[in-house]
Amino acid sequence: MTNIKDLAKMAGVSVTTVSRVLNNHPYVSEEKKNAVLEAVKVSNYHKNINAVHLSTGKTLLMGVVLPFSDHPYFGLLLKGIAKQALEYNYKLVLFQTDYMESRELEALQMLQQKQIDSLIICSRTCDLSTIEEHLPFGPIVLCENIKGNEVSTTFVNHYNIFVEALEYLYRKGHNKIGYCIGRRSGTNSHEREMAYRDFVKKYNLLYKPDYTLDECFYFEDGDKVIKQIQEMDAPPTALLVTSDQVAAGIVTCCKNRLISIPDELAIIGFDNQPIAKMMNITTIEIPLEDMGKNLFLQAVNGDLSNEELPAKLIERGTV
Amino acid sequence: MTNIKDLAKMAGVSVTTVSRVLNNHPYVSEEKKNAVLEAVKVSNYHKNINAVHLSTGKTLLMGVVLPFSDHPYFGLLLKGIAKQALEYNYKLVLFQTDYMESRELEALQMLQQKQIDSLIICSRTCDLSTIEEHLPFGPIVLCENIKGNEVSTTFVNHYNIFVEALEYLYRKGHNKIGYCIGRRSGTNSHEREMAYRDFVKKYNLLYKPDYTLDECFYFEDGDKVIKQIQEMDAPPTALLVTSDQVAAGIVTCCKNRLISIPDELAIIGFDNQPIAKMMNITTIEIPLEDMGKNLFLQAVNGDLSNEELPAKLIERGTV
DNA sequence: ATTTGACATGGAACGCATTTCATAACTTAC
DNA sequence: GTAAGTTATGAAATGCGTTCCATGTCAAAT
Repeated sequence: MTNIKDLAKMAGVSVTTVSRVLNNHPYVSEEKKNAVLEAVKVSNYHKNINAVHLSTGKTLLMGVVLPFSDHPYFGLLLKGIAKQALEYNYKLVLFQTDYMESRELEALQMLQQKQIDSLIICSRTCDLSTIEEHLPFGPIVLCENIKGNEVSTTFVNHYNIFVEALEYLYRKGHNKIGYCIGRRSGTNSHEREMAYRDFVKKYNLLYKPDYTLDECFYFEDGDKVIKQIQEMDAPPTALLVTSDQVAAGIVTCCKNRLISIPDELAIIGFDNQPIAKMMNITTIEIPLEDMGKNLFLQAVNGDLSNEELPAKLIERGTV
Repeated sequence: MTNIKDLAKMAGVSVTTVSRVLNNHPYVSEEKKNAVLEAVKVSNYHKNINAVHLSTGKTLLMGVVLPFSDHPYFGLLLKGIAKQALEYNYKLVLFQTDYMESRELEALQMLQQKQIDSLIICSRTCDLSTIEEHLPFGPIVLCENIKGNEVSTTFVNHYNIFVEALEYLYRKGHNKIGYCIGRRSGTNSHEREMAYRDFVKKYNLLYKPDYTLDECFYFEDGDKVIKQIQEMDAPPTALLVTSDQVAAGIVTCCKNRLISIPDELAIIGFDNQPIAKMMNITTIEIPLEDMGKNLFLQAVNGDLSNEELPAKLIERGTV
């Protein structure tokens, strides 16, 4: 393999000059520049990027930690990140964790070892303190409502949104409202639980633990949800479903079972994904792509900020 | 930042010995080993992985080229790849191309520059010759039916599967059969077109160009398909839909419009994704995860092979 | 005529871990 | 008792590009 030294020899210049040509630095005569470019061509030279990385201490790689890459929520987030990455000439290294802490640690370790310049954590299992420990090694940004002065974050206010959605359902006459989430742990789920409890207290409703349905991630989990609520003595008349995918699954399942929506069961989805529009599902729009973009920008720039993006209710036919 | 030289000084040994300890090489006395480990601990040392990369010429990074990361087809493929990657301690660098050749070239260039050890191309736009040009720089594997002696491939035989599905529909009484694909170019689409043309010829049917519906990728494209076939003079009575997502969208759309399935329109999906099971859609099972695994193995090992995996028809309620 | 700044070029240090080679002590084998 | 192998250790070379610093030329400014 040709290296920069060989090029220098071939072109009859110093390695410094070669480097200058290769990186478009000024102060190189046309003559020598051409000689170098000619040498590059005839030798089919390509930089050993690892040497560049070692030398510069940067890799133009950004890590992205997410539990599932085949989920539309993260798919959209990733899309936003990827768009910005393209513009900044960054590449993404994906860490699909399945919510396993060990995988998250791998990502943090790569940051420590300088294999990635910065890290976006879309959803985490590990402690916040673990993340903070790794901050000296490079920017880490999170996608959750934390306003510390340590880590950068981009998020929507799930507490407020949840309250808004619950109030909306209440105004529509519902007082038995359930909600579906992914996993129980995680900042978002806690926010939602708080919102739900506060809502229940405010209107003096009965708090029913089984109105909280967890492990709802995919379209096909809709089936499970319907089964579960049908087994209840007093099933909810409305569901807040924190993913349009699952909401779509629920709606489909209801159609199959001839459960009338919204009369027998009202549904509010989350994200405003294409499927929600197509199936005319009332949903909370979450600007996932924008969030992705913002996360990326925070990560490249490395400046500390906590940014809240707006979400809004989109009224359609399932409430 | 501490480096290996500092460690050596701290532990009172040579850098070689430090390296040996760090990489679990034999021939180091317990005593010195402990001294080194102690030094690692007190200095919170972490390898500069870029130096390792430069030195070893390997990065334990594998590139994965795919058009969309938010599509279940590629999601499942990626899942299989990721599983194996984990086992082999490889990380994945994702190249989401949106079918843009320039993005594919970026991936090839990273291979050339040694930033990735090998490359899996799940779907491509660029010429085969372009890929072959880059083979000297590292293993490249493809996910399409090519049996050259240059590039490794893992694939299903889309020609055979398509014929099988068409024959199945024919036996069920259909002779006006349409099919939905993603893009028109690409090896898979060509295979399918060949199969379709051969089928039409075999049974002396009329070849109708508008029975081929392209640009069908997502659930929401189902709407478009139904609109298109309803505008035809003699709409097909059966559709082969090369993605369960789209098939699910079509089925949903038909339910909304009270088009009876399979009586008025029969549907065969592809992939056998969870959504197909849930919606009881007849489909062709494609072992996407296994394909992903296989692709990874071919890429790490770098040995040349062309492997066909089996697909099979799963009879459900949409035919 | 002299100082100053722009332009051009190269030597050498730097980033850091791996690995080959050389050396030496100590066993085991015949 | 000597050859052969095992264990232990370190110096130095290797992988390769970037960049600081020094040096030199030439034109413009004073």
